[in-house]
Amino acid sequence: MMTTTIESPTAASLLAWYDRHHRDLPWRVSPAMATRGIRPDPYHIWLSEVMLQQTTVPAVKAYFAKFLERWPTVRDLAAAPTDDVMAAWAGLGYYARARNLKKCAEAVTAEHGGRFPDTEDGLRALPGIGDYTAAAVAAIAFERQAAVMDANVERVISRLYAIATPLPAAKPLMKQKVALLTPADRPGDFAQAMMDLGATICTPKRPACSLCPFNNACEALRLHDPEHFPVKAAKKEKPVRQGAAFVAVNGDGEIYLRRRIASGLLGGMTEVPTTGWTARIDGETSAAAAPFPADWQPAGTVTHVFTHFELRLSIYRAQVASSAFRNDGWWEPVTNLEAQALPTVMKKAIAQAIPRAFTKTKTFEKAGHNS
DNA sequence: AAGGCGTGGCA
DNA sequence: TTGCCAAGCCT
Repeated sequence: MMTTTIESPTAASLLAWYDRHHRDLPWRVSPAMATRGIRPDPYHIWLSEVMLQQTTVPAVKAYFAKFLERWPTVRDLAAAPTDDVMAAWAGLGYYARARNLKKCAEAVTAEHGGRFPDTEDGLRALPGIGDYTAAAVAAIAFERQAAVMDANVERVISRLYAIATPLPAAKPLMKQKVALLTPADRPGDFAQAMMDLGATICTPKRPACSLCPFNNACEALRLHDPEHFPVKAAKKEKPVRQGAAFVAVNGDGEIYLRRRIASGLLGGMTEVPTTGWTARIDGETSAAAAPFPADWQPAGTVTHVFTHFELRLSIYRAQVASSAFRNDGWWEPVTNLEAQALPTVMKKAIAQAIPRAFTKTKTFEKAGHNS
């Protein structure tokens, strides 16, 4: 009878793969450089890790470069106005990260003399640093033998051991497996290797198992069904909410903007006046809900998908006298919108009402119908 | 402890 | 087209 042997996965086999196939990323020190004693800058590692939370590498690269150019050290970031940090973060999403980034930089500067703690526990105590980021920074920046587990690692581990328990219930077991596999030597490279493997080989769909350094040790592959793992709990349906957004332009070419409250959705970011966003189909989407009286004209709709709901915004536009109104916001030159902390949904709304508003950045193609 | 919290790319 | 997914954290 034919037998299939499963070997034990080893850190050595993964590290050998990583030495040949690692990704070159701006915040990274390559294995070859590390051999020559070059160490990564903890500030760079931390900044990249926070940006990479639930965010893809291509999306992060430009922001990482921009932040480093503007704030070369953690002290510089700590001294920056929060509004500047929020504006620089605009478009990257999950804006609580930017608020915590600033708080963390302040804490590192004020309480740690401008140096990041070099232990997992010390890092974990800082704002915006959870289990994953604490382990990642400890391992990558400080060569601590920390078990690093993100969604990539979860996928690799769940396949390696064919773990049938759904996420997130399976996390503790997976973390145990990662800890057992993590070596004392090169724990940072091991962590990055696991994530690179998940990103380039052990992908969600159509994994390239023939190229995988674990293909002689993978239980899911032996079962001929790697895509079956990880098993995840069923997701909920996304509700639809709707509301209206009001784009007012005055005779000086300025647009009326407001600051959102510091917490919650798009907290602390800039917006054009909007109604509340409710699940109701009728109401609150007409010009009657405008923030101030003006000749509000329908300017189409914008659809934007958030993590937990889909938003359909009716856009209204009005041309008003110069600085005709002001109470809770301010008039900003349309030519200066790029410098504002406008989340993508607000850029979409403004672009729908003023098609030329964002000439320097991407266009938002999905303009809604008029009415 | 389950849900709130953005965005863009991809098949 | 539509759903899935991404180096999670906070409350």
